[in-house]
Amino acid sequence: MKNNLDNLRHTTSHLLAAAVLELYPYARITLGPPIENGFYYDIDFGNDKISEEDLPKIEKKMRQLVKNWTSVEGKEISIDEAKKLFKNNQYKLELIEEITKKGEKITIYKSGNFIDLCRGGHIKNPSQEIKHFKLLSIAGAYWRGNEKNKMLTRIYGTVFPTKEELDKYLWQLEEAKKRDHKKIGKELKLFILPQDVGSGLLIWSPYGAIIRRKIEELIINEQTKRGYLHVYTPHIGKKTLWQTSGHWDLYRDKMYAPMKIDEDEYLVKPMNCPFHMMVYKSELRSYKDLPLRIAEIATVYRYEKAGELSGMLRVRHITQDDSHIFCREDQVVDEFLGVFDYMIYLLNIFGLKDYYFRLGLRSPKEKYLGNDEIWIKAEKEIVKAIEKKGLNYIKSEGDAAFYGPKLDVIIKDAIGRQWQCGTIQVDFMLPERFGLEYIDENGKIQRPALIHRAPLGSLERFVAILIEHYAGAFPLWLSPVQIAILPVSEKFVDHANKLAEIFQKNNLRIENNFENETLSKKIRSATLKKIPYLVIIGEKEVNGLSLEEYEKNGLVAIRTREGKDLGQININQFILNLNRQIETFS
RNA sequence: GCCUGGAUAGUUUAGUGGUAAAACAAACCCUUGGUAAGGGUUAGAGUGCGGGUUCGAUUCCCGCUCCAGGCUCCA
Repeated sequence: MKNNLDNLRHTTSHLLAAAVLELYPYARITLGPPIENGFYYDIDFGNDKISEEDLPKIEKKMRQLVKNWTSVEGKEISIDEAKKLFKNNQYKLELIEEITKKGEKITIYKSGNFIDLCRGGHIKNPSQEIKHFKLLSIAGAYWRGNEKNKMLTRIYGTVFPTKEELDKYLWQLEEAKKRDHKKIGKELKLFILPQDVGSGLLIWSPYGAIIRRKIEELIINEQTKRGYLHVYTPHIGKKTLWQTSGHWDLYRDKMYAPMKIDEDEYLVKPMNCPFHMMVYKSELRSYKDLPLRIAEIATVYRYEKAGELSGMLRVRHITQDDSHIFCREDQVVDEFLGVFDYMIYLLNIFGLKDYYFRLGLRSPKEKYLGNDEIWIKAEKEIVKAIEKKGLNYIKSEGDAAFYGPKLDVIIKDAIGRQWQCGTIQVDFMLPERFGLEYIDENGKIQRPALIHRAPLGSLERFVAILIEHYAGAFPLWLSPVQIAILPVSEKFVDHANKLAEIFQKNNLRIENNFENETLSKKIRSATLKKIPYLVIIGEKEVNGLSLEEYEKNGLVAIRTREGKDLGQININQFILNLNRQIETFS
């Protein structure tokens, strides 16, 4: 089934290329594969500029051409024939060279008057099958994805067997845009990215800051239960720290330029590791101290490429839920699994389901640091743990860091883009570079192993994912405002104020809406702000009670942001219910 | 960084080579209303920044800044 869809998309990409060649005879077509939600074709238009305004024209040509595409015929040809056929297209010639080198056969596929170098995988009768397609967007793409190569024009499109499926997909795209964290972030006043501050630098607005603080509290509480020790470290430090760690040599182009202070060069910290190494080194460590788990919610600064910045998902300051676990080699596996369990625990709290793990394994060819036995055991135990929980994962051979295996969590955003969030990395290198030691039970000096881990990754990215995941309707414990108090008329303002006082005494976050507006309007406004509970107070609730009497035994009428009328309930009972809900993160 | 597109009141948008229009939000007034928009009044931008063309530019041109999507899916 999936193959049929891929074939349909693949053939449609040929049709796109054919239409482009009709309209722009001098264009050079390159590659056009099917992809997850459609297809694309990369084309060199020479000096012609193509924009989205040209898409309808190309689409129209495609509809014309497809009428004569009654078949897709493939055949094998010789290298010489191929070179002759594509003599004007240096990209195809390059591909022919590559195919020849690999010793594979060269095949071409023909429909109507269009012939393309192609490995195959097509539908039988395009004129019948290609009906419901749409060109979606234009983008730049480097030839072979390498920025040293020429920038080609990529045209994205999609195609489905039926109109219903196409319409549904386009509708989903529209729906996804409504969940965009940039849009919701602005509407709900969660964060800002002021131009005056600088590219990729965001400010958490008061409401966004509440969400972040609640997550930070969760992290600190949970980590404390799990034996982590929390520290605070500076935002800048001597450059030599990162020279020692090796980061300077590898990632200096991602670091903010050094600044000279007195006689030394300092960096804005791009990672916390060296500071936590200092904590370890500040005392003589015994095997009894291990594992030592040093943790910090800390912001690091990285100079990401300007074109890659994207709202809150990719910024230039990253607040990590970071920790470095120093342990004996024989504790590595248990510690790794402990972190893994904690990571799953957190993801479950947020109800995230659409994620998978990417396990970076060693490739047999490369050389790695550390003890082989530990490596292999760690890899095996992790796979066992993931499979036991029935979670999705991919093994990615050769993707291990040279200093140890790693496990990343990949989560999708509203429009299906994948983002790396949490990570666990085993490291046999830094302890050596920083000369970390401990005294074992025999009084001998030993080197500890190290695990770097950030279960959520960065709070900026994670909260962006959450905004899209909840579409702004955060669960009660995270909601910036938990209760909107809506008096039916100004006559009930005193009682509404009393209510506000009661809720605040109980640590509930409220908004007291005394606007001179109708109740309906206030309900609408609170609902749009995605406030979980709307508390309505009027004659029926006040019922002639004095403020004191009302506090003791009053009623409130509750409506949810989903529009459900929950009727009247005693104030104290309501607070009890809310607290129960908050405790269970629901 | 590179490709394409974009930047107009707090927000979302309209618009024109002759010094900007609307909705929502805001403030005030009337209304005192029971589960998704009651009515009215007022204020609010000189059109991202810099330069050029022009009698005149928000509109055309150039540069810059910032934003969005893309630059991994292999003939």
